[in-house]
Amino acid sequence: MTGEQTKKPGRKPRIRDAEATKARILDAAKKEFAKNGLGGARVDDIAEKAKANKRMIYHYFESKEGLFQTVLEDAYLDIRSAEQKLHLEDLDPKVALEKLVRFTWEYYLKNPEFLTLVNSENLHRAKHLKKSEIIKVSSRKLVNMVSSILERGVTAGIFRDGVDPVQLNITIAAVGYYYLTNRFTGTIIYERDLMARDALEQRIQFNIETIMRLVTV
Amino acid sequence: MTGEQTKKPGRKPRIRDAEATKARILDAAKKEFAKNGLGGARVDDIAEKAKANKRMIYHYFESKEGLFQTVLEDAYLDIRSAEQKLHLEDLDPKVALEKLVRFTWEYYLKNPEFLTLVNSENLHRAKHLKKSEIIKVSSRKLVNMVSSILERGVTAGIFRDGVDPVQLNITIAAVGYYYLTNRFTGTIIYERDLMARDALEQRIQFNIETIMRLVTV
DNA sequence: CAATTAACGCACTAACTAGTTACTTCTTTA
DNA sequence: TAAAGAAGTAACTAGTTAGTGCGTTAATTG
Repeated sequence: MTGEQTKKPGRKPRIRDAEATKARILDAAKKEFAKNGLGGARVDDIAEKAKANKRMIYHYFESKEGLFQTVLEDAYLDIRSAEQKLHLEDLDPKVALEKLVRFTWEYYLKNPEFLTLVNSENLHRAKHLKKSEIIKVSSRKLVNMVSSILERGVTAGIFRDGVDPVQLNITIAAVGYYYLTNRFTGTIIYERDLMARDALEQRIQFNIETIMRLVTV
Repeated sequence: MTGEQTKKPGRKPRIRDAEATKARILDAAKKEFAKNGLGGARVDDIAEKAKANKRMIYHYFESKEGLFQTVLEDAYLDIRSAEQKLHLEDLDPKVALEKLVRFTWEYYLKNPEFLTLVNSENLHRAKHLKKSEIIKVSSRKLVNMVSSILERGVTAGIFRDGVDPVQLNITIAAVGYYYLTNRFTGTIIYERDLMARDALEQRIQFNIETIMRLVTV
């Protein structure tokens, strides 16, 4: 009987595509890690969702943690690259700052996995991000961008002097991040549907107000 | 041989104390859940750290999730009770608000488990907190407190009108919470030790400035 | 087209994990 | 002080889980 049925019948001849498989795994992993955290995520589930064999995960990413690290790096690179595409350096300082606040909010809103991935990484004391050099480089660009907006605003006489760009950056992230990452407990604590259409609209307006008042003379 | 050695020798006669055992379990669980999240926490580890038998956990708390729920409730009740003890209603509105901002910051700083527990609960879409009625009641008091500070400030002509107390509350939490819960990734992203003594001092000052500018006329 | 390489898949394992069974030991109270 | 009840323990189970060994099949290249 050996060698008789080389091609098992009734199974489609698989098309081989390493890049596509890798991409499917990464996509499934992102969702699974975001939903359950690093510890709660199941490698078998990721493989199934990716329509890939579990063996492939270990082939491409070495380990569950290796996979997590790649997912996390990709997530950071994505937001950093989207920020760069805003071209804030070409805009009026006030307009640029408001645009950044709005962008940050909308990015978190559209990519809630980013929030949970970052939370998960902090639970693990950033051990995966520590290894990544490219993340530092791209983050530096963001701080420089905010720094330059602030400087131009000061020169134009509309922003006050002495605002630390890093603190400002952190605060821009904070006012959106906290609201959205804690939307489930928040909805209970504040007895208000934080994700309702008008609640979201009210929040982004409030955040813009917060940041503008912070930097204005 | 039966009944011959009723008391096994060489073992201390255990002192029985249900409340103390329960408390030790809760304390160990809080640390374990905070460190590893609900999914990553190990019931065996909690039992060991609590110097209790695992069976006791199931005796007192029914399940791992039951234990988590109690830990979480206790954590919320603790911060809400500490807030009430500030007696902000007796203070000048500006002083009261600054005191609340400072308190919130210091509470997070001294109780980092609170942050991870809340993060973990949000990963699970607040399914445990949902069941708790007492949390809603105590949260309402906090919102009312901030609400009353705002009102008194408006009457005194020092705060502007129309600031939503819930949004303000969220923002007070946000500016501290985000910084501290993301201190590990933050230290990498911003290439600065966010937990250094002067960095912490700088941050709380920045946060006070942010909140004050937000409410001031 | 043969040989090599790379993608893919099956079935397994060793360690772990939440929860339980069946018991012993201490404390309280009628 | 006997009996009941509550606190505490050890050993176990049934199901998971990350990770692998090894064989198969498709694509590539000399």
